[in-house]
Amino acid sequence: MTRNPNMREAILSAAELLFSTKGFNAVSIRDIALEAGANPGSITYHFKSKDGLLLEIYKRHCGPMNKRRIELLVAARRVRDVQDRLEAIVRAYVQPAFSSSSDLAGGGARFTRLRAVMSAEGNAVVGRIIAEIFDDTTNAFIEAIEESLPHLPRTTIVWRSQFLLGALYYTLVSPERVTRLSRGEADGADMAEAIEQLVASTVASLQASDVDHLDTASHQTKSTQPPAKGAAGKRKENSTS
Amino acid sequence: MTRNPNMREAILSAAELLFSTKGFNAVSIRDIALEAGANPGSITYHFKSKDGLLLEIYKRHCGPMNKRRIELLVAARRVRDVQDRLEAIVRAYVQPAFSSSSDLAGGGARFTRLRAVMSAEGNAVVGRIIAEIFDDTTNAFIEAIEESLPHLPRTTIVWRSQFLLGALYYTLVSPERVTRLSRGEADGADMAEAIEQLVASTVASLQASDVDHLDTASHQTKSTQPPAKGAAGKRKENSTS
DNA sequence: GTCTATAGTGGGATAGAC
DNA sequence: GTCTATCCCACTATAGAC
Repeated sequence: MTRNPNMREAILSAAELLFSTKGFNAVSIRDIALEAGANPGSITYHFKSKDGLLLEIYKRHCGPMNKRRIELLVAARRVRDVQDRLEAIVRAYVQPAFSSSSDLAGGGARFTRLRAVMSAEGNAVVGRIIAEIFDDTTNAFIEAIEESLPHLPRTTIVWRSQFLLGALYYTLVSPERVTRLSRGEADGADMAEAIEQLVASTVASLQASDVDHLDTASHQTKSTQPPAKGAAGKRKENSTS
Repeated sequence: MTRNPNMREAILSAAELLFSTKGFNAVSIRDIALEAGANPGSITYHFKSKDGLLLEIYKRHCGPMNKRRIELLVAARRVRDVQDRLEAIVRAYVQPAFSSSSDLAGGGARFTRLRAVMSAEGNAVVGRIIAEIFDDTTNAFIEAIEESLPHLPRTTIVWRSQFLLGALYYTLVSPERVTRLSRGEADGADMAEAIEQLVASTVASLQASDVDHLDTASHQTKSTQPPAKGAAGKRKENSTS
Protein backbone atom coordinates (compact mmCIF):
# COMPACT_ATOMS: atom_id res chain seq x y z
CA MET A 1 0.00 0.00 0.00
CA THR A 2 1.17 3.51 -0.78
CA ARG A 3 2.61 5.12 2.31
CA ASN A 4 1.11 8.48 2.96
CA PRO A 5 3.94 10.92 3.71
CA ASN A 6 1.70 12.91 5.96
CA MET A 7 -0.38 10.26 7.61
CA ARG A 8 -0.68 12.36 10.74
CA GLU A 9 -2.76 14.92 8.86
CA ALA A 10 -4.91 12.26 7.26
CA ILE A 11 -5.66 10.77 10.67
CA LEU A 12 -6.59 14.15 12.14
CA SER A 13 -8.88 14.89 9.23
CA ALA A 14 -10.56 11.50 9.37
CA ALA A 15 -11.05 11.73 13.12
CA GLU A 16 -12.60 15.18 12.77
CA LEU A 17 -15.03 13.93 10.19
CA LEU A 18 -16.09 10.84 12.13
CA PHE A 19 -16.23 12.42 15.59
CA SER A 20 -18.25 15.35 14.31
CA THR A 21 -20.92 13.17 12.74
CA LYS A 22 -21.14 10.18 15.06
CA GLY A 23 -19.83 11.42 18.39
CA PHE A 24 -16.71 10.43 20.27
CA ASN A 25 -17.65 7.09 21.76
CA ALA A 26 -19.39 5.74 18.68
CA VAL A 27 -16.17 5.97 16.71
CA SER A 28 -13.39 3.46 17.29
CA ILE A 29 -9.72 3.93 16.61
CA ARG A 30 -10.13 1.24 14.00
CA ASP A 31 -12.85 3.26 12.26
CA ILE A 32 -10.56 6.26 12.09
CA ALA A 33 -7.67 4.19 10.80
CA LEU A 34 -9.86 2.74 8.08
CA GLU A 35 -11.14 6.17 7.01
CA ALA A 36 -7.62 7.61 6.96
CA GLY A 37 -6.07 4.63 5.22
CA ALA A 38 -3.81 4.14 8.21
CA ASN A 39 -3.30 1.36 10.66
CA PRO A 40 -4.67 1.44 14.20
CA GLY A 41 -1.19 1.27 15.65
CA SER A 42 -0.02 4.45 13.97
CA ILE A 43 -2.76 6.43 15.66
CA THR A 44 -1.60 5.62 19.15
CA TYR A 45 1.95 6.26 17.97
CA HIS A 46 1.15 9.80 16.90
CA PHE A 47 -1.38 10.76 19.57
CA LYS A 48 -0.76 8.30 22.37
CA SER A 49 -4.47 7.73 23.02
CA LYS A 50 -7.92 8.43 21.65
CA ASP A 51 -8.24 11.33 24.08
CA GLY A 52 -4.91 12.67 22.88
CA LEU A 53 -6.20 12.65 19.33
CA LEU A 54 -9.27 14.67 20.31
CA LEU A 55 -7.11 17.13 22.22
CA GLU A 56 -4.86 17.62 19.20
CA ILE A 57 -7.88 18.42 17.01
CA TYR A 58 -8.89 21.17 19.41
CA LYS A 59 -5.38 22.59 19.64
CA ARG A 60 -5.25 22.68 15.89
CA HIS A 61 -8.43 24.70 15.39
CA CYS A 62 -9.05 26.86 18.45
CA GLY A 63 -6.16 29.25 17.91
CA PRO A 64 -6.83 30.22 14.27
CA MET A 65 -10.59 30.44 14.75
CA ASN A 66 -10.52 32.70 17.77
CA LYS A 67 -7.73 34.78 16.27
CA ARG A 68 -9.92 35.39 13.24
CA ARG A 69 -12.85 36.23 15.46
CA ILE A 70 -10.89 38.84 17.35
CA GLU A 71 -9.61 40.37 14.11
CA LEU A 72 -13.15 40.72 12.82
CA LEU A 73 -14.35 41.99 16.18
CA VAL A 74 -11.76 44.76 16.23
CA ALA A 75 -12.93 45.86 12.79
CA ALA A 76 -16.57 45.58 13.81
CA ARG A 77 -16.16 47.83 16.84
CA ARG A 78 -15.05 50.63 14.57
CA VAL A 79 -18.37 50.68 12.70
CA ARG A 80 -20.18 53.94 13.49
CA ASP A 81 -23.86 53.16 13.13
CA VAL A 82 -25.10 51.18 16.13
CA GLN A 83 -27.29 48.80 14.18
CA ASP A 84 -24.56 48.12 11.65
CA ARG A 85 -21.98 47.71 14.38
CA LEU A 86 -24.11 45.20 16.23
CA GLU A 87 -24.57 43.23 13.06
CA ALA A 88 -20.84 43.31 12.35
CA ILE A 89 -20.08 42.09 15.87
CA VAL A 90 -22.46 39.15 15.58
CA ARG A 91 -21.10 38.33 12.15
CA ALA A 92 -17.57 38.40 13.51
CA TYR A 93 -18.60 35.77 16.02
CA VAL A 94 -20.56 33.59 13.63
CA GLN A 95 -18.61 33.66 10.40
CA PRO A 96 -15.35 32.02 11.57
CA ALA A 97 -17.37 29.22 13.14
CA PHE A 98 -18.74 28.30 9.73
CA SER A 99 -15.65 28.76 7.65
CA SER A 100 -12.27 28.98 9.28
CA SER A 101 -9.75 31.36 7.82
CA SER A 102 -7.06 28.76 8.17
CA ASP A 103 -6.36 26.43 5.30
CA LEU A 104 -7.03 23.32 7.32
CA ALA A 105 -9.04 20.83 5.38
CA GLY A 106 -12.76 21.01 5.98
CA GLY A 107 -12.74 24.53 7.34
CA GLY A 108 -14.41 25.67 10.48
CA ALA A 109 -17.85 24.15 10.01
CA ARG A 110 -16.69 20.62 10.64
CA PHE A 111 -14.83 21.65 13.77
CA THR A 112 -17.80 23.62 15.04
CA ARG A 113 -20.02 20.60 14.50
CA LEU A 114 -17.49 18.60 16.46
CA ARG A 115 -17.68 21.12 19.30
CA ALA A 116 -21.46 20.82 19.27
CA VAL A 117 -21.33 17.05 19.54
CA MET A 118 -18.70 17.07 22.28
CA SER A 119 -20.63 19.57 24.36
CA ALA A 120 -23.77 17.46 24.03
CA GLU A 121 -21.92 14.35 25.13
CA GLY A 122 -20.42 16.17 28.09
CA ASN A 123 -16.97 15.04 27.01
CA ALA A 124 -14.57 15.31 29.93
CA VAL A 125 -11.47 16.04 27.88
CA VAL A 126 -13.17 18.93 26.16
CA GLY A 127 -14.80 20.28 29.29
CA ARG A 128 -11.53 21.62 30.58
CA ILE A 129 -10.54 23.20 27.27
CA ILE A 130 -13.72 25.20 26.83
CA ALA A 131 -13.49 27.45 29.84
CA GLU A 132 -9.78 28.07 29.31
CA ILE A 133 -9.70 28.81 25.59
CA PHE A 134 -13.11 30.06 24.57
CA ASP A 135 -14.22 32.20 27.48
CA ASP A 136 -11.67 34.94 26.79
CA THR A 137 -12.94 35.38 23.26
CA THR A 138 -16.58 35.14 24.30
CA ASN A 139 -16.08 37.77 26.98
CA ALA A 140 -14.58 40.12 24.40
CA PHE A 141 -17.75 39.77 22.34
CA ILE A 142 -20.01 40.25 25.33
CA GLU A 143 -18.17 43.43 26.24
CA ALA A 144 -18.46 44.74 22.69
CA ILE A 145 -22.20 44.11 22.78
CA GLU A 146 -22.44 45.76 26.19
CA GLU A 147 -20.85 48.86 24.73
CA SER A 148 -23.33 48.97 21.90
CA LEU A 149 -26.33 48.22 24.10
CA PRO A 150 -25.51 49.90 27.42
CA HIS A 151 -29.09 49.69 28.68
CA LEU A 152 -29.11 45.87 28.52
CA PRO A 153 -27.94 43.98 31.63
CA ARG A 154 -24.95 41.74 31.13
CA THR A 155 -26.93 38.71 32.25
CA THR A 156 -29.41 39.18 29.43
CA ILE A 157 -26.60 39.50 26.91
CA VAL A 158 -25.16 36.26 28.26
CA TRP A 159 -28.48 34.46 27.85
CA ARG A 160 -28.81 35.69 24.28
CA SER A 161 -25.24 34.73 23.47
CA GLN A 162 -26.08 31.28 24.81
CA PHE A 163 -29.02 31.08 22.42
CA LEU A 164 -26.80 32.22 19.57
CA LEU A 165 -24.27 29.48 20.19
CA GLY A 166 -27.01 26.88 20.54
CA ALA A 167 -28.60 27.97 17.27
CA LEU A 168 -25.21 27.91 15.59
CA TYR A 169 -24.47 24.41 16.82
CA TYR A 170 -27.84 22.96 15.92
CA THR A 171 -27.79 24.45 12.45
CA LEU A 172 -24.60 22.52 11.77
CA VAL A 173 -25.80 19.38 13.52
CA SER A 174 -29.21 19.03 11.86
CA PRO A 175 -29.27 21.00 8.62
CA GLU A 176 -31.62 18.47 7.04
CA ARG A 177 -34.37 19.56 9.42
CA VAL A 178 -34.49 22.98 7.76
CA THR A 179 -34.69 21.42 4.33
CA ARG A 180 -37.42 19.03 5.42
CA LEU A 181 -39.63 21.53 7.26
CA SER A 182 -39.35 24.07 4.46
CA ARG A 183 -40.39 21.34 2.03
CA GLY A 184 -37.25 21.83 0.02
CA GLU A 185 -37.66 25.57 -0.38
CA ALA A 186 -34.65 26.23 1.83
CA ASP A 187 -31.37 24.33 2.01
CA GLY A 188 -30.23 23.84 5.58
CA ALA A 189 -26.73 23.04 4.39
CA ASP A 190 -26.37 26.39 2.61
CA MET A 191 -23.94 27.99 5.01
CA ALA A 192 -23.97 31.45 3.50
CA GLU A 193 -27.74 31.54 3.93
CA ALA A 194 -27.47 30.10 7.43
CA ILE A 195 -25.08 32.87 8.43
CA GLU A 196 -27.36 35.60 7.08
CA GLN A 197 -30.41 34.14 8.79
CA LEU A 198 -28.59 33.63 12.05
CA VAL A 199 -27.08 37.12 12.09
CA ALA A 200 -30.41 38.77 11.34
CA SER A 201 -32.19 36.72 13.96
CA THR A 202 -29.56 37.39 16.63
CA VAL A 203 -29.34 41.12 16.02
CA ALA A 204 -33.10 41.36 16.45
CA SER A 205 -32.91 39.27 19.60
CA LEU A 206 -30.19 41.48 21.07
CA GLN A 207 -32.09 44.65 20.28
CA ALA A 208 -35.20 43.50 22.09
CA SER A 209 -35.80 45.13 25.43
CA ASP A 210 -34.96 43.19 28.54
CA VAL A 211 -37.45 40.70 29.93
CA ASP A 212 -39.46 41.96 32.84
CA HIS A 213 -38.86 40.53 36.26
CA LEU A 214 -41.92 41.83 38.04
CA ASP A 215 -41.36 39.71 41.09
CA THR A 216 -38.73 37.22 42.04
CA ALA A 217 -40.52 35.23 44.68
CA SER A 218 -44.22 34.69 44.02
CA HIS A 219 -44.90 31.63 41.95
CA GLN A 220 -48.61 31.61 42.44
CA THR A 221 -50.10 31.40 39.00
CA LYS A 222 -50.50 28.04 37.46
CA SER A 223 -48.23 27.66 34.51
CA THR A 224 -50.74 25.83 32.41
CA GLN A 225 -52.85 28.76 31.40
CA PRO A 226 -52.04 30.96 28.43
CA PRO A 227 -50.86 34.50 29.15
CA ALA A 228 -53.50 37.12 29.63
CA LYS A 229 -54.44 38.98 26.50
CA GLY A 230 -53.66 42.43 27.74
CA ALA A 231 -50.40 41.27 29.32
CA ALA A 232 -48.51 44.41 30.17
CA GLY A 233 -45.57 42.53 31.56
CA LYS A 234 -44.42 39.00 31.78
CA ARG A 235 -43.89 37.18 34.96
CA LYS A 236 -41.97 34.11 35.69
CA GLU A 237 -44.05 31.01 35.67
CA ASN A 238 -43.37 28.01 37.74
CA SER A 239 -41.97 25.39 35.45
CA THR A 240 -41.00 22.73 37.90
CA SER A 241 -44.47 21.23 37.95
CA MET B 1 -31.23 -8.00 47.54
CA THR B 2 -34.59 -6.27 47.75
CA ARG B 3 -36.54 -6.87 44.60
CA ASN B 4 -37.92 -3.70 43.14
CA PRO B 5 -41.57 -4.34 42.22
CA ASN B 6 -41.32 -1.89 39.36
CA MET B 7 -37.82 -2.39 38.10
CA ARG B 8 -38.89 -1.52 34.61
CA GLU B 9 -39.58 2.06 35.64
CA ALA B 10 -36.32 2.32 37.53
CA ILE B 11 -34.41 1.16 34.48
CA LEU B 12 -36.14 3.66 32.22
CA SER B 13 -35.43 6.49 34.61
CA ALA B 14 -31.80 5.53 35.07
CA ALA B 15 -31.29 5.19 31.33
CA GLU B 16 -32.82 8.61 30.71
CA LEU B 17 -30.52 10.20 33.23
CA LEU B 18 -27.35 8.56 31.93
CA PHE B 19 -28.09 8.87 28.21
CA SER B 20 -29.02 12.53 28.56
CA THR B 21 -25.77 13.46 30.29
CA LYS B 22 -23.18 11.18 28.69
CA GLY B 23 -24.66 10.25 25.34
CA PHE B 24 -25.82 6.89 24.06
CA ASN B 25 -22.61 5.10 23.27
CA ALA B 26 -20.75 6.23 26.37
CA VAL B 27 -23.27 4.45 28.58
CA SER B 28 -23.23 0.69 28.87
CA ILE B 29 -26.10 -1.54 29.84
CA ARG B 30 -24.06 -2.34 32.93
CA ASP B 31 -23.93 1.35 33.86
CA ILE B 32 -27.69 1.58 33.60
CA ALA B 33 -28.21 -1.57 35.61
CA LEU B 34 -25.92 -0.26 38.33
CA GLU B 35 -27.71 3.09 38.47
CA ALA B 36 -31.12 1.42 38.56
CA GLY B 37 -30.12 -1.24 41.07
CA ALA B 38 -30.99 -3.90 38.52
CA ASN B 39 -29.04 -6.59 36.80
CA PRO B 40 -27.86 -6.31 33.20
CA GLY B 41 -29.91 -9.31 32.22
CA SER B 42 -33.19 -7.79 33.27
CA ILE B 43 -32.68 -4.88 30.93
CA THR B 44 -32.55 -7.02 27.85
CA TYR B 45 -35.49 -8.97 29.20
CA HIS B 46 -37.66 -5.86 29.38
CA PHE B 47 -36.45 -3.99 26.33
CA LYS B 48 -34.79 -6.67 24.21
CA SER B 49 -31.81 -4.46 23.35
CA LYS B 50 -30.13 -1.16 24.14
CA ASP B 51 -31.81 0.36 21.09
CA GLY B 52 -35.14 -0.96 22.31
CA LEU B 53 -34.61 0.80 25.61
CA LEU B 54 -33.96 4.10 23.88
CA LEU B 55 -37.01 3.63 21.70
CA GLU B 56 -39.16 3.01 24.76
CA ILE B 57 -37.96 6.24 26.37
CA TYR B 58 -39.06 8.18 23.31
CA LYS B 59 -42.43 6.46 23.14
CA ARG B 60 -42.96 7.28 26.77
CA HIS B 61 -42.38 11.03 26.44
CA CYS B 62 -43.24 12.12 22.91
CA GLY B 63 -46.98 11.66 23.18
CA PRO B 64 -47.64 13.63 26.38
CA MET B 65 -45.24 16.42 25.46
CA ASN B 66 -46.62 17.08 22.01
CA LYS B 67 -50.18 16.69 23.26
CA ARG B 68 -49.48 19.41 25.81
CA ARG B 69 -47.89 21.58 23.16
CA ILE B 70 -50.93 21.35 20.93
CA GLU B 71 -53.27 22.15 23.83
CA LEU B 72 -51.30 25.28 24.62
CA LEU B 73 -51.07 26.16 20.95
CA VAL B 74 -54.84 25.99 20.50
CA ALA B 75 -55.25 28.37 23.43
CA ALA B 76 -52.49 30.64 22.14
CA ARG B 77 -54.09 31.06 18.72
CA ARG B 78 -57.12 32.56 20.37
CA VAL B 79 -55.15 35.47 21.82
CA ARG B 80 -56.20 38.67 20.09
CA ASP B 81 -53.21 40.98 20.21
CA VAL B 82 -50.62 39.90 17.65
CA GLN B 83 -47.60 40.47 19.88
CA ASP B 84 -49.20 38.63 22.77
CA ARG B 85 -50.35 35.83 20.50
CA LEU B 86 -46.88 35.36 19.08
CA GLU B 87 -45.48 35.19 22.57
CA ALA B 88 -48.10 32.68 23.64
CA ILE B 89 -47.35 30.51 20.61
CA VAL B 90 -43.63 30.46 21.32
CA ARG B 91 -44.30 29.77 24.98
CA ALA B 92 -46.56 26.87 24.03
CA TYR B 93 -43.66 25.37 22.11
CA VAL B 94 -41.01 26.00 24.73
CA GLN B 95 -42.71 25.37 28.04
CA PRO B 96 -43.56 21.65 27.64
CA ALA B 97 -39.97 20.98 26.56
CA PHE B 98 -38.75 22.20 29.92
CA SER B 99 -41.40 20.69 32.11
CA SER B 100 -43.58 17.93 30.83
CA SER B 101 -47.18 17.93 31.91
CA SER B 102 -47.00 14.22 32.55
CA ASP B 103 -46.05 13.00 35.97
CA LEU B 104 -43.12 10.99 34.70
CA ALA B 105 -40.14 11.32 36.97
CA GLY B 106 -37.70 13.99 35.94
CA GLY B 107 -40.14 15.95 33.82
CA GLY B 108 -39.58 17.15 30.33
CA ALA B 109 -36.21 18.85 30.75
CA ARG B 110 -34.32 15.59 31.08
CA PHE B 111 -36.01 14.14 28.03
CA THR B 112 -35.35 17.29 26.00
CA ARG B 113 -31.70 17.13 26.99
CA LEU B 114 -31.73 13.53 25.83
CA ARG B 115 -33.15 14.62 22.48
CA ALA B 116 -30.40 17.23 22.18
CA VAL B 117 -27.70 14.66 22.80
CA MET B 118 -29.18 12.12 20.42
CA SER B 119 -29.51 14.63 17.62
CA ALA B 120 -25.90 15.69 18.12
CA GLU B 121 -24.74 12.09 17.95
CA GLY B 122 -26.78 11.47 14.83
CA ASN B 123 -28.37 8.44 16.48
CA ALA B 124 -29.89 6.20 13.85
CA VAL B 125 -32.72 4.85 16.01
CA VAL B 126 -33.87 8.35 16.83
CA GLY B 127 -33.46 9.67 13.31
CA ARG B 128 -36.49 7.79 12.12
CA ILE B 129 -38.65 8.84 15.05
CA ILE B 130 -38.03 12.56 14.68
CA ALA B 131 -39.51 13.09 11.26
CA GLU B 132 -42.52 10.89 12.03
CA ILE B 133 -43.49 12.17 15.45
CA PHE B 134 -42.22 15.72 15.78
CA ASP B 135 -42.74 17.20 12.35
CA ASP B 136 -46.53 17.23 12.65
CA THR B 137 -46.38 19.26 15.81
CA THR B 138 -43.67 21.54 14.48
CA ASN B 139 -45.66 22.21 11.33
CA ALA B 140 -48.66 23.21 13.42
CA PHE B 141 -46.50 25.81 15.15
CA ILE B 142 -45.02 27.07 11.91
CA GLU B 143 -48.51 27.50 10.48
CA ALA B 144 -49.65 29.39 13.55
CA ILE B 145 -46.67 31.71 13.23
CA GLU B 146 -47.36 32.14 9.51
CA GLU B 147 -50.87 33.28 10.35
CA SER B 148 -49.58 35.85 12.81
CA LEU B 149 -46.79 37.06 10.53
CA PRO B 150 -48.24 36.72 7.02
CA HIS B 151 -45.55 38.92 5.48
CA LEU B 152 -42.75 36.56 6.53
CA PRO B 153 -41.81 33.76 4.10
CA ARG B 154 -42.21 30.26 5.44
CA THR B 155 -38.53 29.54 4.86
CA THR B 156 -37.53 32.33 7.20
CA ILE B 157 -39.90 31.04 9.86
CA VAL B 158 -38.35 27.61 9.48
CA TRP B 159 -34.84 29.02 9.94
CA ARG B 160 -35.90 30.88 13.07
CA SER B 161 -37.66 27.83 14.47
CA GLN B 162 -34.43 25.94 13.89
CA PHE B 163 -32.57 28.56 15.92
CA LEU B 164 -35.19 28.31 18.66
CA LEU B 165 -34.80 24.56 18.97
CA GLY B 166 -31.02 24.84 18.95
CA ALA B 167 -31.10 27.48 21.68
CA LEU B 168 -33.50 25.34 23.68
CA TYR B 169 -31.29 22.29 23.39
CA TYR B 170 -28.07 24.05 24.23
CA THR B 171 -29.55 25.76 27.25
CA LEU B 172 -30.33 22.36 28.70
CA VAL B 173 -27.03 20.83 27.62
CA SER B 174 -24.68 23.51 28.93
CA PRO B 175 -26.43 25.59 31.61
CA GLU B 176 -23.16 26.07 33.47
CA ARG B 177 -21.87 28.23 30.63
CA VAL B 178 -24.49 30.88 31.41
CA THR B 179 -23.57 30.84 35.07
CA ARG B 180 -19.87 31.09 34.30
CA LEU B 181 -20.04 33.86 31.70
CA SER B 182 -22.39 35.92 33.83
CA ARG B 183 -19.93 35.53 36.71
CA GLY B 184 -22.62 34.00 38.89
CA GLU B 185 -25.13 36.78 38.33
CA ALA B 186 -27.40 34.46 36.38
CA ASP B 187 -28.17 30.80 36.99
CA GLY B 188 -28.19 28.81 33.77
CA ALA B 189 -30.08 26.00 35.48
CA ASP B 190 -32.98 28.29 36.46
CA MET B 191 -35.52 26.94 34.03
CA ALA B 192 -38.20 29.54 34.68
CA GLU B 193 -35.70 32.27 33.82
CA ALA B 194 -34.45 30.31 30.80
CA ILE B 195 -37.99 30.08 29.44
CA GLU B 196 -38.61 33.81 29.85
CA GLN B 197 -35.32 34.73 28.22
CA LEU B 198 -35.83 32.28 25.39
CA VAL B 199 -39.40 33.38 24.69
CA ALA B 200 -38.47 37.06 24.67
CA SER B 201 -35.49 36.45 22.42
CA THR B 202 -37.45 34.31 19.98
CA VAL B 203 -40.42 36.66 19.70
CA ALA B 204 -38.02 39.49 18.83
CA SER B 205 -36.29 37.27 16.30
CA LEU B 206 -39.57 36.31 14.66
CA GLN B 207 -40.73 39.91 14.45
CA ALA B 208 -37.61 41.05 12.63
CA SER B 209 -38.09 41.69 8.94
CA ASP B 210 -36.84 39.13 6.49
CA VAL B 211 -33.20 39.07 5.45
CA ASP B 212 -32.51 40.51 2.06
CA HIS B 213 -31.45 38.28 -0.76
CA LEU B 214 -30.05 40.87 -3.10
CA ASP B 215 -28.77 38.19 -5.39
CA THR B 216 -29.39 34.50 -5.20
CA ALA B 217 -26.28 33.27 -6.94
CA SER B 218 -23.36 34.98 -5.24
CA HIS B 219 -23.60 33.32 -1.86
CA GLN B 220 -20.01 32.26 -1.74
CA THR B 221 -18.77 30.47 1.33
CA LYS B 222 -15.45 32.12 0.76
CA SER B 223 -16.43 35.59 1.94
CA THR B 224 -14.02 35.81 4.83
CA GLN B 225 -13.67 39.55 4.66
CA PRO B 226 -15.19 41.72 7.35
CA PRO B 227 -18.39 43.58 6.54
CA ALA B 228 -17.97 47.04 5.09
CA LYS B 229 -18.18 49.80 7.65
CA GLY B 230 -20.85 51.77 5.91
CA ALA B 231 -22.80 48.55 5.40
CA ALA B 232 -24.41 49.35 2.10
CA GLY B 233 -24.86 45.64 2.02
CA LYS B 234 -27.12 42.72 2.17
CA ARG B 235 -29.70 43.79 4.67
CA LYS B 236 -32.98 45.54 4.82
CA GLU B 237 -33.50 48.25 7.36
CA ASN B 238 -35.33 46.41 10.03
CA SER B 239 -37.05 47.86 13.01
CA THR B 240 -37.73 45.86 16.10
CA SER B 241 -40.50 46.76 18.48
C1' DG C 1 -40.00 -11.19 36.65
C1' DT C 2 -35.42 -11.10 38.04
C1' DC C 3 -30.89 -12.98 38.62
C1' DT C 4 -26.32 -15.72 37.40
C1' DA C 5 -23.22 -17.28 34.25
C1' DT C 6 -21.34 -17.15 29.99
C1' DA C 7 -20.78 -16.88 25.05
C1' DG C 8 -19.06 -14.10 21.44
C1' DT C 9 -17.55 -9.79 19.68
C1' DG C 10 -14.97 -5.73 19.31
C1' DG C 11 -12.62 -2.18 21.77
C1' DG C 12 -7.98 0.51 23.26
C1' DA C 13 -3.42 0.13 23.82
C1' DT C 14 1.30 -2.17 23.36
C1' DA C 15 5.66 -4.45 21.55
C1' DG C 16 8.47 -5.16 18.06
C1' DA C 17 9.20 -6.01 12.91
C1' DC C 18 10.24 -3.31 8.86
C1' DG D 1 7.29 6.73 10.78
C1' DT D 2 4.33 3.07 9.75
C1' DC D 3 2.61 -1.62 10.00
C1' DT D 4 1.66 -6.51 12.17
C1' DA D 5 0.37 -9.14 15.74
C1' DT D 6 -1.44 -9.59 20.07
C1' DC D 7 -2.96 -8.85 24.97
C1' DC D 8 -6.50 -7.84 27.89
C1' DC D 9 -10.55 -5.87 28.95
C1' DA D 10 -15.47 -4.28 28.49
C1' DC D 11 -19.33 -4.74 26.10
C1' DT D 12 -24.04 -6.74 24.25
C1' DA D 13 -26.88 -10.33 24.28
C1' DT D 14 -28.30 -15.05 25.53
C1' DA D 15 -29.58 -19.27 28.14
C1' DG D 16 -31.24 -21.08 31.95
C1' DA D 17 -31.61 -21.14 37.22
C1' DC D 18 -34.64 -19.43 40.83
